[in-house]
Amino acid sequence: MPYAEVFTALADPTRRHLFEALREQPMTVGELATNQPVSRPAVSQHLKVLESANLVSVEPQGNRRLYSIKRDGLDELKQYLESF
Amino acid sequence: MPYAEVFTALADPTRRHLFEALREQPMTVGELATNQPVSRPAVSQHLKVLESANLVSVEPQGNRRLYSIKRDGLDELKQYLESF
DNA sequence: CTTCTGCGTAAGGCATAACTTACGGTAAGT
DNA sequence: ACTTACCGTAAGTTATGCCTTACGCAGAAG
Repeated sequence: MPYAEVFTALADPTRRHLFEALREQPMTVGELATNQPVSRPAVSQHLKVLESANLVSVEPQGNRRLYSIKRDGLDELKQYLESF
Repeated sequence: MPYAEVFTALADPTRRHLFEALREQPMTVGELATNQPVSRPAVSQHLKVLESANLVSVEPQGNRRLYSIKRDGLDELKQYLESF
């Protein structure tokens, strides 16, 4: 049941904010952290959860890590909703 | 943001099981509790969360309370997913 | 009227999740 | 080469969520 991780990932408000921020454009961890009321390590931890839920993907660019939205997680969620 | 409550509601495995059980047919609290590894009060508390997320509805029938699936919560969730 | 059934709520314990600060490692800049 | 920037991870604290038992109330049953 992959959708389980998607639910728990998006159940947290901070993670939803991060996820929605990436809807605009891919961003680095630092950029994501500046618009959040939590520390940068906290953002890193949240991104890890989002990544394991197939909601975001990372692309290392030299020093930075560029995060972007990944559709797989949402697709799994949609598929689950279709069963109702 | 009504979808927020939907996420937190369906993030819990027990609540998902209850919700999926109601997919078959409307059931009372006692009936729902017999198929769950948790106590009946726990089921009541979970149903309360599901109800405030617009995922289930209740219809008191004399002594009992018959719970059934309510589509509103899922619709709000689907609508949220459409924004991506 | 008394008893039993079905259910919600309160209170408290306990596990987990989310946050912080501190640290280390790699790439970029000077 | 040294310093700075960017980020992940570890360790510890605090908050939150889920569970239990205990209790009380309304309707059904006798």
